[in-house]
Amino acid sequence: MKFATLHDVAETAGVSYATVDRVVNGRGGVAHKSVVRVQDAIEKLGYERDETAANLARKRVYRFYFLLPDDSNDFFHALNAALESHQTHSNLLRTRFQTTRVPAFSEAGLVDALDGIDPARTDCVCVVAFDTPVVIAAVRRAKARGLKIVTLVSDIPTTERNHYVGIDNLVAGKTAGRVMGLAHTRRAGCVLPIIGANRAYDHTQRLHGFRDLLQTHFPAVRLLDPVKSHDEPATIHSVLSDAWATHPDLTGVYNIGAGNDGLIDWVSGIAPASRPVMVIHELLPSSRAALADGLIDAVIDQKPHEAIGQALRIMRQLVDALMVSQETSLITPAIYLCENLPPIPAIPSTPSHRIPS
Amino acid sequence: MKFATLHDVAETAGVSYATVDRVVNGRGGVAHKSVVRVQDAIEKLGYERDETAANLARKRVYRFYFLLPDDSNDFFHALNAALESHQTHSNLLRTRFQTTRVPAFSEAGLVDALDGIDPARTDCVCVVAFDTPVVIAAVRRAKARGLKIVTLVSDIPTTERNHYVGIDNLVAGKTAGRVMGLAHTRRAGCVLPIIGANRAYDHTQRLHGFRDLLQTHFPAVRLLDPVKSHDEPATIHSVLSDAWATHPDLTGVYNIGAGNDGLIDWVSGIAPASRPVMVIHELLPSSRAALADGLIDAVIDQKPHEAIGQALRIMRQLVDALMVSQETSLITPAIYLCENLPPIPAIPSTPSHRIPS
DNA sequence: ATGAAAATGATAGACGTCTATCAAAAAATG
DNA sequence: CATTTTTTGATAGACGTCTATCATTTTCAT
Repeated sequence: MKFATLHDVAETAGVSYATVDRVVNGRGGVAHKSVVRVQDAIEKLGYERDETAANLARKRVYRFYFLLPDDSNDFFHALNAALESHQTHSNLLRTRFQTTRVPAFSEAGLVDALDGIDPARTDCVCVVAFDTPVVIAAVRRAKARGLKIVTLVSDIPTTERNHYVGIDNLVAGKTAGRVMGLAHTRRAGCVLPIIGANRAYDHTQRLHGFRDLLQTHFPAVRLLDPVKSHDEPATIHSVLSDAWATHPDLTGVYNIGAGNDGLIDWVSGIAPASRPVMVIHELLPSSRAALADGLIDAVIDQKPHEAIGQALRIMRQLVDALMVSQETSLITPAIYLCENLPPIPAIPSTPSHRIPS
Repeated sequence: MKFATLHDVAETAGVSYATVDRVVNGRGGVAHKSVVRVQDAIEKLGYERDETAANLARKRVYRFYFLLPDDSNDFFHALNAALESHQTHSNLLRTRFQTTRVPAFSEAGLVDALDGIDPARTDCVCVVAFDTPVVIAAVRRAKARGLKIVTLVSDIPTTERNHYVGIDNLVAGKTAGRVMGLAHTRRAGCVLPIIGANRAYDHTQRLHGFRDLLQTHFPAVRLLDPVKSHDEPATIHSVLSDAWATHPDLTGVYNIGAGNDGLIDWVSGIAPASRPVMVIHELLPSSRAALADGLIDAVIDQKPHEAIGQALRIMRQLVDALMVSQETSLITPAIYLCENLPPIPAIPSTPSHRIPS
């Protein structure tokens, strides 16, 4: 009924604890036959190292650095909230966090912050990078200083980071396309994609996926040229008004980027019976409410909370120098309709140490 | 740069370690002022108990008992596989598993197994129960013996168990209805629900949700009377053939229960251009393949892997006698279309203890 | 066989917490 | 004030592992 310990292993292997230790921790200088005997004993007893005791003895501390965009938009806010939720909720043992929030999309801010990370006080960095030469160079410098790099949500070339956690935007676009297509089962239609800006690589990826899917599987759906919104609610609103005026047969709208408040605002002024099918990204308070109110049909979500959880797992593995299986941990985008909304996470007021009365 | 320990707390509180211990472990017999000083010190230092060291010292072992249906159908197989995946993959520290597989839907087997669980060697039981008086009575007996009970996937009345982990089948049905409805945007249709058997409470729940949603939001869709399949592929196949013959205008099929192989088999013989929209439950090898092949449109999944993970979390909390926030951990059903399939979990051959060369 | 090198054993102190015991001090009681 | 009661302090041994040191034994080449 007890678990085998290293002492048990030593005993059944007929060697000393010291030898067992040398074997399991790869310290070398052990005769082959001893190695075999130890391994056999481990096998026989079904021994499993108690990682917590090991970490305790090792005094291992995970020093994580999160470099996130500030709360300037709802999605980044959700990302920050997800991190905080993990920090307070999950058992992050022996883990030190340092978090810096840089202005969203500020190249200079990101680069400065990256350059300021001291490898003597940090093991692993999780960063929402974006794919520009300047940022990539800064990441490379950080990696050269010995820091492990995990990119989150937005990726940079494979060689420059250790791991990527996030969705594949081509897949996300295809998923949106499939949902839109489903809503056009056996009927023709006319669909408008709205894109944030051309320069945003992830947006073009999504657009490609969306287009590709509809053209392949739903040829009866006519795709309008994508219009740019600069992720501005006001722009989106006017873009939609224009499109609605010029295309009275509009049956679908896909907003690839942010600025959904403008979209929601516009929909709420349209007769529900004739409004186009609305597909957008990111489950956030306003989009959630719109979904519940029937103003929107589907939300494609990149599950920020899960992403942070994955990132933490990967970061621990990187610090432990365990082989990390794949180079990317792709998050599968979730499809939310109004019926399968996840519960709103409760705000916990629980201190992590319980003090009984 | 270090974490505060209880010794640090003692020092800054100006009391002995023993007093701190008495406070944080609620041993009583401490003057009020001392309690306050300790709490202040904890606050000031941001002390957090190192749970792993505590568990080490406490020799705490979680003894979990899983009572699952055997692999007689694909879903139960997935459930068993999910458990095994968690056992090998996640860090289940100081956790002892005992797993018994009973023939699916065997009341007697389930009751016998429940009655055979020894509270002296088990802390918490996770069981796929079903809602019949005999089973409920057995669960009650187990609970009376001091065992904590977590029901999985299928629930029984609230008072009889400590916690339920799984989906809300009404929500699942509504989700399916919403997907079906989306595929009937602005067009009429005729939809056939297939139910396993009337006695299965979860199936009737799903049916209600499905019906309710379509009737409320998609009145143009005509709902046929549900037909029974007894979860038999062959029956489903013939049921579909019949329906297709009598209702040439059939535009949708919703299979509430199991037996999807028969359904897939049938669809593959129908012209893709005119086949009804197919919505089914559970992402399993065959349904996944069918989704990828375009034979099926949507799968509503109850995420067995996540459910097991949740169950483990809850079970640990129950044993720790921590307050468990809610009495149920509802899993939100996932919607899978062919584009957003999650990666197939890799089969790991990794031993949990690494032995460096 | 001799000395050097390689392999092994024995052991002790840490890591942060729990549990238990005994003695000492402080407070409350009459 | 003496006596009980309550509250504190000091400390030691565990939990399973890591790390380090030193002494001993075995093996190997010469």
